[in-house]
Amino acid sequence: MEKYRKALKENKLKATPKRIAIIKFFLKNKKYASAFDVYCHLRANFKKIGFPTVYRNLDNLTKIGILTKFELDEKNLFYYGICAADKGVHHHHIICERCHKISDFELCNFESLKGEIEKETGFLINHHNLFLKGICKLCQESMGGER
Amino acid sequence: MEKYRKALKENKLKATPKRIAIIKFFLKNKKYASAFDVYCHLRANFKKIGFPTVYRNLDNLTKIGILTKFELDEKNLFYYGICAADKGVHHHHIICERCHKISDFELCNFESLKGEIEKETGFLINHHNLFLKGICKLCQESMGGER
DNA sequence: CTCCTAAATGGAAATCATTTTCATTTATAT
DNA sequence: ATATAAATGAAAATGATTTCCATTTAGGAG
Repeated sequence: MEKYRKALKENKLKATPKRIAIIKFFLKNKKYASAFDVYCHLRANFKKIGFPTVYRNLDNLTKIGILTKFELDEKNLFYYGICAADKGVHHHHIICERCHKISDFELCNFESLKGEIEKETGFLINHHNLFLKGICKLCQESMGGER
Repeated sequence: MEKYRKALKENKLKATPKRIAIIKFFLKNKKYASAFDVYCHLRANFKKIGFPTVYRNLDNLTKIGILTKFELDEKNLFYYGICAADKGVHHHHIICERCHKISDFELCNFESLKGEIEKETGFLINHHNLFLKGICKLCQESMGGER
């Protein structure tokens, strides 16, 4: 948690109770959640809580690299998850389609592909994003052989 | 164009003038566009045109693999682009950040990474998506050495 | 510890892309 | 030419997200 307080301070964001609660919420279950999910969680712990606060904070935390934001199913709904990787470290995310856990991994061989793709497409590549979906270890185990 | 008419028929979608116009619109400029962009284009060519028709058709065409849908800037706005690859062929997309051209490429070495990531994360990977942004050949040329 | 100020917050209303509903029109198989 | 399932448009609904603004609060300075 200290790590996050520090990150907030470095980015001139106050460590408000709600911000801390949001971070803890994600840290605790490691699952991705929608703004509405977060709102519901906070509503259970604070007398007052408004949607603007939820959205603003999710955005703030995403901007400073504590959370990651992504869109699923092309359903016009965004999800957020805790970003385990340290800020600035190149990494990608993988989500569990069953329990919605979100994990980071740094393994990425894109650089070795980059040149070839640039040759094939004629593009000069500036950014790449690899997004994975699968089944996490725990879910694999709990599912046993079935599926 | 015949190719697209055939694809429509195979998917039990009628070759309505507006559908054809949408496909032609994307084929012509090869750039990605929002539903609103498409709406504006159609409005210039048809007396009557409604948003529902635009959205429904963009979705239909995406479903049968003629278009590809994606989200940019996490701004809650979706874009569509023509998908050059044949349906079923594994491929990814790259967009030009300058002119918004969208291209396909089949080069993908993900399989060679898959095992390693599965070992590192414990996940069983079901889907992967590689999304690239860069500058296309024409824009590179038109920009000259600058930038 | 108290003050001060910029930052954060909540409620209400606004925004705005997208979707639903439903009556009318149209593409196309027969 | 016709029958019919599919497509369409207008209007209204939806629903996630954002704006506005008055009030509250975190946290550094003194």
